[in-house]
Amino acid sequence: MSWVYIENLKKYINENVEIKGWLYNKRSSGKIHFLQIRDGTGFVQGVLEKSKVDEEIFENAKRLRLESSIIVQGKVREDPRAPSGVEIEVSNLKIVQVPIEDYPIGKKEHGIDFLMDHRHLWLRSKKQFHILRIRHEIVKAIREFYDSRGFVLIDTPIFTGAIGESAGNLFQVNYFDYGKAYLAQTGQLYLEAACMAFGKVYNFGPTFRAEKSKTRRHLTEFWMNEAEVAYYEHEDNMKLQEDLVSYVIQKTLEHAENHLKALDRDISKLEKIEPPFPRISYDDAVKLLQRKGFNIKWGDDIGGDEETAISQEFDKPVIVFNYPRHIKAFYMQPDPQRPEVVLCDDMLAPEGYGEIIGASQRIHDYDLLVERIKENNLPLESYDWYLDLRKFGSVPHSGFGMGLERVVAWICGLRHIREAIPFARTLYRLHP
RNA sequence: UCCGGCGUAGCUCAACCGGUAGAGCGGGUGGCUGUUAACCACUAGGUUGGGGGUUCGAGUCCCUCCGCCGGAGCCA
Repeated sequence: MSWVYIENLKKYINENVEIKGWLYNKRSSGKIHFLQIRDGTGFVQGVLEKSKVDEEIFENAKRLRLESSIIVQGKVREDPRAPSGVEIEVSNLKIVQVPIEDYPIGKKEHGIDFLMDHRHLWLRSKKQFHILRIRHEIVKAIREFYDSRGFVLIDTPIFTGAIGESAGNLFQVNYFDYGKAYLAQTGQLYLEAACMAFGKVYNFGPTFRAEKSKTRRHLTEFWMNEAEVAYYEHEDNMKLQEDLVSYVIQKTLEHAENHLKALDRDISKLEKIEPPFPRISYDDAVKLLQRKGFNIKWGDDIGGDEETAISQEFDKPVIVFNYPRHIKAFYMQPDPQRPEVVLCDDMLAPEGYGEIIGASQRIHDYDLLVERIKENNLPLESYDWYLDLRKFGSVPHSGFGMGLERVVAWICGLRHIREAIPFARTLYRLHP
């Protein structure tokens, strides 16, 4: 009898198969047991009838507790009463292990603190199954997008010296006798180096921010995809972002629609996501917010509530571009027509999910970059190799970073980003 | 770091103006051949987060500490 995964059961109608999995719930009456089985690929009900199996097997099923690991054998049967359309007529049941304690996660609702404390077990539940499968498809789509366009994957380091946008929110670690190292909060500067070697490059990996943020949009460790392209200017950059996000949505719909439906996600809202995306300048965004009653003036940064208000005007992600120079990072290229603004953009996801991409064209002129570093009171010597890039064949180039968990939360329709990553690291949570 | 909220059975929550602690789920026992968070009956289960105070009396009011949640700032 062959071992079959639940996701493939429909190919084995009326055949005898073996399923290796776990019991996630059980309902029974005196002469029939309904075993709810999962195996990591899906969920199926096994029906065990007293009149059709050995007495011993039926009695063994009574001993099963939630999350018992079991191997069942039986015939695959189409049944309109089953949510997935098939169930297993169990003929044999092997118990691998009966849990030695009661399974802590019950069928009724739990509080978030309890669930996060049991994240290692919570992963087994249905909602998490669907979310993390969707995350997997999103990651695949991101990689496919770049690979199909001739980008080269350049993995940027996680241990770095003190280089990045600002030092205040870096995690420090001891690095042998060299002193302190810092966990990367961006790989951008390294990608800028790499794009001068490979033209089109991207990275994808964990990023660390020691910001004491306590919101539904923040993690201290999150996955970020960054891209950097030599000879790309602001407009090319925005186009690339639209194409990426649209591709990811379309591929996720293609490969994970069943999981999205299982989460009750409104698919129609995702189906609309295709280029071009609405674009609004920072200037117009401020005017829009003023009309909506926000107390904001030109030069102020756009906060979380304001972002939500802007994104509510559109049913696609909206690109807000050309922010004032003084509220953005030192390396951003000034607008040649208006030096008080820089050639940058943020992409805000719809439905209040906030910023998913931060992007800019980078300064390629050596003297201008030195001036900006000094202006921001940053140590010139830390940027020695970064400045080198402007000495040798410097060209205009642009790039961006996309936060994976925010994209996952948006696509899945999650209220909080912590469920968009297998083991979330937040301000007060390092365990499990 | 700041502002707000919460902490009662293993879990999710009740408990009026301060008056002697209650339900569902889960556990145990029994019943039930189509259940979909199955159902029905019985049953066990509590130092009300820790410490201090007010009071004849505190889950309830006050102080303090701890833990977590939400938001702000900052960002993806």
